[in-house]
Amino acid sequence: MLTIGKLGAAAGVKVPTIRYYEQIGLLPPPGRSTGNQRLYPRAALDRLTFIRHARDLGFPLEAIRDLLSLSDRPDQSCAAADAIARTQLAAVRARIARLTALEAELQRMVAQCAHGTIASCRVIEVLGDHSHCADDDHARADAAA
Amino acid sequence: MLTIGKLGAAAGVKVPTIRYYEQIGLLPPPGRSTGNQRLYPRAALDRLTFIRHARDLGFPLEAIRDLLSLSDRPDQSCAAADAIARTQLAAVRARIARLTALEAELQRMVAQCAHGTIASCRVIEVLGDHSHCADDDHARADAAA
DNA sequence: CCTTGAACCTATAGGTGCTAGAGATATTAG
DNA sequence: CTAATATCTCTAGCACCTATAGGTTCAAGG
Repeated sequence: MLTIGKLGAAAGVKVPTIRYYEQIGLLPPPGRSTGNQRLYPRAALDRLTFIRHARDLGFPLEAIRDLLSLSDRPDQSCAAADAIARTQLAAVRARIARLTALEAELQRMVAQCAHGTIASCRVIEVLGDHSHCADDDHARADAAA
Repeated sequence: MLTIGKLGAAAGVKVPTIRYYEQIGLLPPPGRSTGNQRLYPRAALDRLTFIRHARDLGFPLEAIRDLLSLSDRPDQSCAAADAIARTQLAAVRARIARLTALEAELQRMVAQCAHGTIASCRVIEVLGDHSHCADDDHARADAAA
């Protein structure tokens, strides 16, 4: 049995985060010691490691919830899990594309800075002028989680 | 003079967002009509456009606050504005690098999916196993805003 | 056995950057 | 004048935690 601190250290997740996951139902409430402290079985480490890894890959908690419920029923088709992963892959690619465009514009901004005064500052100027933007509407800066 | 709706439409910013910016001090409180509705001068459009563009570029509101205060004092060196832009550029590049690594791992996950059952699903399996990860510690999935 | 200090407990509030809703008032078009 | 639209304030909610306060329990050393 693991205390919450050991579990967190083993999985690389902070203690309050574990309690948060329990609160939102991502982790089942574990048993308690006589002194009311959480005691986790080994299996909890697997589950938490799974969650942490998926978070590292950028999966939102709702997707992780789905993946966990899938993995609890191992006889079914993995098509759903595959779809979730593909959705995430598409989201990541969209974010990369958006960020690459931002990178180009930022680079242009700093390249043009002549280190003069604010009155002639390209950085300030470019920010006040949308005319260089490829796509003006929509597409807020990488709003996705 | 512009109503809040016209201002928002002109700058591409939603009305509640404008009120939010006023609330947090990014926009000065404008004058009011006799019926207590906000009335903005032309200059407010420039300022809001500046904010919106900077947000599109991924600048956090705090950085925008700094940039605005810089542009309010046009006699000073633009070194500070340049530094903010450079910091932002570095952050964007770091995020791109991180996301590109995620993309590779996700791609590997879905490529290996044999469309069988959950029991043999690579997606589920990979998520439960950190051994494929290049860098296990720290580096949460692109936590930056 | 007792003390000290770390780790644990609950509960609440804060952070970012908005967005949505309720319920009331103002303006504008027909 | 009326009806539709836009505005007002206020509050709460979203994701995903993180931090703080004030208290209890546990493990080790003397």
